[in-house]
Amino acid sequence: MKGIDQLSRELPVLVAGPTGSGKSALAMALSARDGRVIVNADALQVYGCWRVLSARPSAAEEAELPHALYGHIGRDGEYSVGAWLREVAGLLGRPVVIVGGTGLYFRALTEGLAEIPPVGASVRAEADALRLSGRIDVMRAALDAQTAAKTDMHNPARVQRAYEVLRATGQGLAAWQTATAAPLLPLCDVQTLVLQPTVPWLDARIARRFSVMLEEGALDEARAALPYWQPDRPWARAIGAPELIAHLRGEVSLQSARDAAILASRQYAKRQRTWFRTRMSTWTHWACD
RNA sequence: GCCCAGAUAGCUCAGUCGGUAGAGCAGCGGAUUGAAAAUCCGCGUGUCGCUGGUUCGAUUCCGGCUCUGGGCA
Repeated sequence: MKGIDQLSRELPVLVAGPTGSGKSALAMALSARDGRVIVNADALQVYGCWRVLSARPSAAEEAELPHALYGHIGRDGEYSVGAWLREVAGLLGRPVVIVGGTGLYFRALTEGLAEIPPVGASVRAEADALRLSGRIDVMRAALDAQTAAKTDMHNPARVQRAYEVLRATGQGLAAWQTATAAPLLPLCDVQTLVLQPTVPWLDARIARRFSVMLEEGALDEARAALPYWQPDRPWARAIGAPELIAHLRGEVSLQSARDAAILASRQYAKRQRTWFRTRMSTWTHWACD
């Protein structure tokens, strides 16, 4: 693997890259070189039901080198950045290469995450009901001034989170965040890397990759998920999943499901690029195609 | 060959009772401290098919031409 010699042999290595950039091949090379555990930093690859569709390492790859936090969460599992961070904390005794595409996870790891008690099911249900009935203004109005000032009030997801924290803990989200503790892996103690393929190269790769996913059984995974399908569940947000489900229900052709999934992947890659460019500007960036 | 309907942003289309035009999608930029492959915000100059005519002024009205659908022969 090109350039691998420039990467630290001692420090934990963090590899970020957009979907389809080939970051897991790099992680495997580092694992083979230094005996590192490959730790997943991708929000969807934690779910067991989408090995093919989420582009998780194959069973053979997982058997060949030590992998962690891949496919270990079931459909009913509750997962979050916080859950991920706690799992990572338990893995840092060994040499690691942490690889993924979820900017928020890397941010929590290297900059810290506020320790906020979990929001219970009843508060979540109440907030869901408010959001789904279009009464986000009720949640907005309930926020403390400090939190309201730093919350994107147009964004239902943000407003709901802030509302839930206040309701569940009696303390505003902003106050919790102000008390954020030191990060698990500050940037000065790690080797960082962002893979940066050109847009045309990545677009072509994404398109080709989805066809390969179909050949490798993505449709079977969707068929298996069909009886449990709930579009609002985190595992159901896998790009391509709603599209393939719609096809299995006879609503769209496979061709248009495929086109829609590829488009959604490209749009996701673009969002990742924005995060990596603006939030990881001090990381080492590699052009890689 | 004739008749009808189209021809406007990358795509699908709206609109201008004549004063050089705007939506959705795509695209681009941005935000993002527990559902993040989520969620949200911002960005619209394009020979208004070509060519004559009328007019102070035409993408808009009239003629011709070209192309694309559909119909009749």
